[in-house]
Amino acid sequence: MKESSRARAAGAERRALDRHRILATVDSIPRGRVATYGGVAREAGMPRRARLVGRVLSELPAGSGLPWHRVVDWQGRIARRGDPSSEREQRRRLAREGVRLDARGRVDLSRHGWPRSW
DNA sequence: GCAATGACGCTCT
DNA sequence: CAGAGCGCCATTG
Repeated sequence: MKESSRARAAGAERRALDRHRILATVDSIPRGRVATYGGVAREAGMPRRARLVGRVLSELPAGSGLPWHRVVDWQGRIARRGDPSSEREQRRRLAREGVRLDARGRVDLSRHGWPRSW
């Protein structure tokens, strides 16, 4: 019998749940703060899945209302992606809430980082 | 099934 | 302190 179809469906459901938890975590990042991809993954209960967070955000539809711009890489830099205009948009949104990038294009995580490490 | 790829993380030079 | 290198995870061809 087709156990593969059931397994496939279960897998899809699990992925949808993971995606939901990631988005919920991103939505909980306070205004004026930024989280790392790995940090979001960890907060969502799935450590070492930073790349999954990046994938989910890359597939995020426009106008989702989620603060996707508050997610940067572990060094506080805006992650490189296919569309540079998206990177500029992120920088713009962060600036609007008081988060500036230094000369090297990095956010001061010790000041704006979330969640609090100390 | 293996290799390539990507909004990543971390260490070593 | 910037780069290169390697690890990690999931998807795609």
